[in-house]
Amino acid sequence: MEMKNNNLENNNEGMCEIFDSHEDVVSRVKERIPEENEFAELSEFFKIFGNPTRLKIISLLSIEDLCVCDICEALDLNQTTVSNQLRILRANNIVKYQKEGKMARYSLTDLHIEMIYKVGLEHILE
Amino acid sequence: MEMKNNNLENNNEGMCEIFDSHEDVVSRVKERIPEENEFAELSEFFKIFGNPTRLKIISLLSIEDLCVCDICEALDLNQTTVSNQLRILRANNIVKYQKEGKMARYSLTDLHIEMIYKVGLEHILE
DNA sequence: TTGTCATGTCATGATATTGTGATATGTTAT
DNA sequence: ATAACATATCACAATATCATGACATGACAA
Repeated sequence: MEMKNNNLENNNEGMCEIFDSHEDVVSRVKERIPEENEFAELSEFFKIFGNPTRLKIISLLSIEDLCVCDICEALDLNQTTVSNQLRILRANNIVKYQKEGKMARYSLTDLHIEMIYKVGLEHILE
Repeated sequence: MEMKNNNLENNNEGMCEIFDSHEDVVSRVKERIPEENEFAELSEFFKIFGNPTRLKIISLLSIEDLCVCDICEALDLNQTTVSNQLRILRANNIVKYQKEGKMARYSLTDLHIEMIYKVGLEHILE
């Protein structure tokens, strides 16, 4: 089956000697990581950045606030696609909007979003 | 290709008056966003952060370098799962590793990774 | 009211991703 | 060589995600 950690005590001298003993390392790092549900929430958040259409929208909105029709035009995408992605972005607290007559003017929620986008871009460009 | 803004010219006075005319806004932002292939690459990169298992691994490695078996144990995951996710993380330049005997010691590629992880965590916790 | 425009929601088929069992590779000790 | 161990790869079923067509809503003008 899989490796049962209870018998690690017998043979840990032979394993990963570059580190401390397994139990030490494992228990040390385990108590320093976030809770299960925070990882779930965080992965949902990052998932949003994992789609080129949404990234393009984020990129546009990092330049200036825009209404839906301008986003469609700038990206050459149909309205349904943009509207759906905006709904996802809204639901995940990545963009906010302001109704102005029949228009909706979208903008990024806060600077975290722009920061993450820009650090990511920097990373892939180096 | 060049947008069908031809019929926008007729009626743009009624639209988005809060902004400049549509053509102006659209052409202005269009020339300031990255190329198509960069969005593709960037979304692939961010996709990696969109999975709780991979985030947990990133979280662990932001504390200290670890071998595969310690990651399995700390996260209570089977070895195949961890190994698969490490392969994806490697392929996307998010972790690197060093073979030491039969062990593989993994670490984060650079500070961008830690930065993105931490800004994201900050964002969801506020 | 009727029509038109800007936007939002729902349903769906195509495609991608996930975790995992089975299996393979490579290392070290005996 | 054989065994035990650490890690990697392959294949696949379950699940999730994507773009889009069809339809709904809500604003404004005639």
